Amino acid sequence: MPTPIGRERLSREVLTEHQRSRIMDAAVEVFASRGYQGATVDHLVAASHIGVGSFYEQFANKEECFVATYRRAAADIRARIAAAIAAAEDWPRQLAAALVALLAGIEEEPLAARVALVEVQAAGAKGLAEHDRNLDEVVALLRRGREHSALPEELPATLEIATVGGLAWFLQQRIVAGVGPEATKWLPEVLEIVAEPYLGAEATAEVGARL
Amino acid sequence: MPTPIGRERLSREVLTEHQRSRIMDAAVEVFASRGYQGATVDHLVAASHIGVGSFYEQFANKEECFVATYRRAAADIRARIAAAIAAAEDWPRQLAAALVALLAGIEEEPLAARVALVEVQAAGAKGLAEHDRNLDEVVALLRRGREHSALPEELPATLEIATVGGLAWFLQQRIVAGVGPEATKWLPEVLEIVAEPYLGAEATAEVGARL
Amino acid sequence: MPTPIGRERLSREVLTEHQRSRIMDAAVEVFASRGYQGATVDHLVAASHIGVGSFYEQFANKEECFVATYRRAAADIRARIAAAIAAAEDWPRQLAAALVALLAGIEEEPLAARVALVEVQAAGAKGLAEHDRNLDEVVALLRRGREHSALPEELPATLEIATVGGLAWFLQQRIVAGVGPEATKWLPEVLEIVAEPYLGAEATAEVGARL
Amino acid sequence: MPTPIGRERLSREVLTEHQRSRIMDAAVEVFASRGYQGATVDHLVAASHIGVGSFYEQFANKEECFVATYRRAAADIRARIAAAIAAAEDWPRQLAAALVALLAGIEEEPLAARVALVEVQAAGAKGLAEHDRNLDEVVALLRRGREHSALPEELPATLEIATVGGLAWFLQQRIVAGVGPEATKWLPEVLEIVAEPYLGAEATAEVGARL
DNA sequence: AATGAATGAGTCTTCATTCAT
DNA sequence: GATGAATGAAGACTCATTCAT
Repeated sequence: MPTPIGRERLSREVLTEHQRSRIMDAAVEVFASRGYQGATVDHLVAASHIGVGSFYEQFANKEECFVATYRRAAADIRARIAAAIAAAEDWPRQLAAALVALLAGIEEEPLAARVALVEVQAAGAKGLAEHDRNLDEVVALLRRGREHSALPEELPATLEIATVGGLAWFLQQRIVAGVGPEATKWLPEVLEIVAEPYLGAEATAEVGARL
Repeated sequence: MPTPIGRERLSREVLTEHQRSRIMDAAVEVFASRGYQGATVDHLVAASHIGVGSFYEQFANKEECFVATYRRAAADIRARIAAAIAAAEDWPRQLAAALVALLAGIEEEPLAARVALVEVQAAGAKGLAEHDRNLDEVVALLRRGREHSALPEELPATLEIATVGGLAWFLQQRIVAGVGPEATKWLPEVLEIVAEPYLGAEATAEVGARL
Repeated sequence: MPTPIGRERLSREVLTEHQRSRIMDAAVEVFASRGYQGATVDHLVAASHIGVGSFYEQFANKEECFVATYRRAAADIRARIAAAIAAAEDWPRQLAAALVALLAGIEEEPLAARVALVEVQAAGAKGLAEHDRNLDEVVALLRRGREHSALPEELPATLEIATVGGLAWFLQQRIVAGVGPEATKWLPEVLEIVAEPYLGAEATAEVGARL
Repeated sequence: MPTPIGRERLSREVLTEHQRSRIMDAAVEVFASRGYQGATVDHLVAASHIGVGSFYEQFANKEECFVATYRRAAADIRARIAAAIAAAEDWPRQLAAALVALLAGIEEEPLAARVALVEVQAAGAKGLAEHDRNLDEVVALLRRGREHSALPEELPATLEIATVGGLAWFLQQRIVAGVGPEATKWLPEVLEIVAEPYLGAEATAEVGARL
């Protein structure tokens, strides 16, 4: 029996995690270009430059690989948004910064965006459930802005649900249309969808102009 | 051998159309219960009580069958909504009636609703494109109501996109949760999502109470 | 919907049964030459000159195919023995005739014999259970001969178990050694194993000489 | 670098032998619980708490590991029987003692018994050949008892083959049925199978009673 | 010397589609 | 015109074995 010393074990884990990450890097491309259903484990394996066995070492099957890849893409977007929010002062600016960060993320990582916003729809129950939880998180995030709104009491109770669903649909359509790489240009429309109900047309336009 | 005369040809076409319809009847159940990916041509054939060859006589492949089935389900909902609108006087009532018709349709045909609102997401590019066209139609329909709204100029330009996307997401979640058979109970929330931005909270509540 | 007429349906079933039989014909050779574990579905399919799908149409998997093949081989041997018994007068001659029929069966169908007596040992629980039931049947058959024995009360209670187990082992060894095609030459030894305990050495030798 | 001196080499070999033994300890459990086919090298490696490489250091492959494990289990039984025989006076008592030792061995090491008497059937040609050699040894052992029998000239020439085959089948069935841990209870039946042909019913009963 | 990560050939199985009857 | 038997390409997954560390 070998005596695994601390450093070796650590490096082992790091290597493993690194490989998992490399597979997901490839998976983003494969899932984005072929679609969840069109992608096969062999595609993933070939794109990752690993053996089939190594794939199954990291993921139980294609679905689990997708979910992990989706989760990482979603986490990346979440981190971008969180950073943007942290850097802004008041709620209107936070909202605008978050949306800018979202669109910039789509623009910089259009493939990951496709995985996180489009392919997840076709990727089976587990991915869908995770996605719904994420959108619910956005709903909660948005709802926290009500108190900063001009007329909170006039906002419909389901506003956030409509807003988030609408935003998701809007982004999905654009990404499917293949115009993800120019996502930052969508800012006016996105602001309109998300910010205008809270801030009104005027303030929204003003915020938009500042960016 | 005589060329088929009119009546025979007609009856042939009618029969054919009838069979196509029967297949779609079965397809609704199969796609709704097994999911688009889980459904096989054999499932469809068995549920339709026809031969495999006859299936391929009517549809080029599974996807085309799904699209046709989706299209019919969507047309049914569209017809229900159109009838409801035709029977109502002013726009607020038309809107409310349309939503009631939509929910009633989901309640009466929960399987078709699942096909039209949930499974379509996983059914490949063609179905998705068709679905987007249908939602765009709803966007247009809704937008026509702006002129009847109290404050048209204050509505965000993308309101309808947010509204339709949000409605679709809301319905999808409920149907996936399996509560489609009690869809009419969702009316208050649906009114809130769709009507409140146009009519305001008060008028919306009033309309809801009348139903 | 077609109206299957009697004759067509019959012919369909006959064809299906015929194909099942053809697969088993090939399976006997494949299992006998490669062993149960060494045989793959592809081997079976290739030897049967059918498509993979057709194989799975007839058998759920390799094991079920083996069990069916084993069952048919066992039934063939059983029929041979039954016919031999029916044609003989008294019990000693019935026993001798049965053993001759058994050995002749092995000689004529050495591959089937290998399946039924050797490969079944390695073919998983289902085949083994079926095999044990068959051997128990032989035990019962043999036990019925006690009343015709000269000294029934002196026979050990477990004689038949020892006899059948011993016979099975003897045959297995010979078949593995590849000398199945000259199985009828084993008659003296087999008579000794099976008949002598019942008839004694003298009568057994006499019966053997008559054959 | 000095050539390994005697003591080191010895200790090396001892260590190696010890490890081989540890692997076989684990292999008995793995093969018994999962069956020869169901057991994988990984199962063996995990149960042995060694690395895959070390396994292949000791055994060329799974089959060789099984054969070695089988051989050790068989040797253990052989040793038990030899010891029992050595301690008994005359042949009848030796026979009885040997059978008691056999059953006690099954009871004490039911897993090893399963490997040696059941799994070996499914473990490929090599194991089967080894097994047959062992059974032949038992045949020879038993045959040596003829001279001590009351009526050696009346015993069928193939008696031992029938006896050993029958005993093997009997034990196999019981072990498969999972009642190995109460093996000593089978003594009356086993005596009947093995001893009665030599000693007759009366003397067998007497020997059995003495135990 | 020991480890176990990596490999990829090999297997089973499904299912869309064709075509002879 | 309808049928469904037959096909086989394609995919998921396992596991014995190697070899760099």
